[in-house]
Amino acid sequence: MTQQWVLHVDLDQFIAAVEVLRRPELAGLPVVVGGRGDPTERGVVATASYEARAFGVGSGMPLRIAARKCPDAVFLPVDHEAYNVASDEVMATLRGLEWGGVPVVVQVLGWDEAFVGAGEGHGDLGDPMEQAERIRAAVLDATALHCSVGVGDNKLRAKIATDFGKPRGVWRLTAENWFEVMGDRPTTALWGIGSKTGKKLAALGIDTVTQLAESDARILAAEIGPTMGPWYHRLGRGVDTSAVDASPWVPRAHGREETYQQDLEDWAQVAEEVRTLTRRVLADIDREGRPAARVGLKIRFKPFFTVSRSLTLPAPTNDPTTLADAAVSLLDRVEQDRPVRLLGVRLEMTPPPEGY
DNA sequence: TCTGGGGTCCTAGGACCC
DNA sequence: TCTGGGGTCCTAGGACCC
Repeated sequence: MTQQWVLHVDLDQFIAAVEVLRRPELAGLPVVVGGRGDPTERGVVATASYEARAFGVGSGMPLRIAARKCPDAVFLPVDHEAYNVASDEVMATLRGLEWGGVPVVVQVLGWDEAFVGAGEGHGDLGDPMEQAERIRAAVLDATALHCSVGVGDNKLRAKIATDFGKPRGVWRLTAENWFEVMGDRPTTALWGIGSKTGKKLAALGIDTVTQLAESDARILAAEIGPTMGPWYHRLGRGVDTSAVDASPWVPRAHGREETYQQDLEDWAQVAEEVRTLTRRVLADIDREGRPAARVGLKIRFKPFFTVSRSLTLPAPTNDPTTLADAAVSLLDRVEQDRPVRLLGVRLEMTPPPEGY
């Protein structure tokens, strides 16, 4: 059987790069994109250019902290539409590629990421590192955007490999060099293990990828769960049997969240904001053409504390009044004794019809 | 002057039914 | 004196990712 290869393509500092493309005078400057582009407001960094990262600015950081670390940075608002357009160009470029003489299979992961696999009935694939370089050249040629490519013998290894290739590079991670590269790294270096699970594993005496791989899967299942335990054990060994799947993504839910510049103290106003957010989510739901089956509410209080409430509707609907009333009714299940800092409304949609 | 906004998936526990 | 057992649905919350 021929070796199966998976490539993972990840655009370098995608959002910042798109902004620099349309404002060439920003090239080489520290650029921070986030919120409404005003670093005195509540909001966080979506992407920082490499020049800004050198000052310690990173994704997820509050804009105010970023401004403190890099006062001379250029702060820009998030422009979803521009990133959608650029992303579509990148993905179209990838879909137009061939590998082994047949069109590739592309699985989009987000604005700036995709897996690329060999198509059905492919011939001789040749060197995957050369294919990775062809991808980098094709994306740069079509969009003027740089990317990095991970080469792996499965999706998990390809995905992890990409970070080692950044920026503007290619890296290969397979069963052969898995433990050499990953073995001594912390479990949180794995895709799917964050800080909480890392701590849970550490409490079981598992700190490194090798230790996770050599752990007892039955103990993990008993301690962490029948699904997640064995899955983490597979992560430790770099095992992933899932296929690159090009089928179109069908959203399960849509939501809107808003962080208020001033905390909301008046609960009549909170109810009004819930109605406004519900209307905004409905615009997305209507585009999907499927009714909502569940309604959820997320509230972040000040100080930092989050509650969520949800309900299943008696019958799926996309009637604006019914959905807004349902969302507001969830407020009755919340203790209304503190100021609200963030509100979120989420509508879960009915499953797509068979054969979608 | 802390901590976005869009999602996905999993789990635990209670209600309810047969 | 002893309170089954299996299954599904619902809700709240946790964890993770980009």
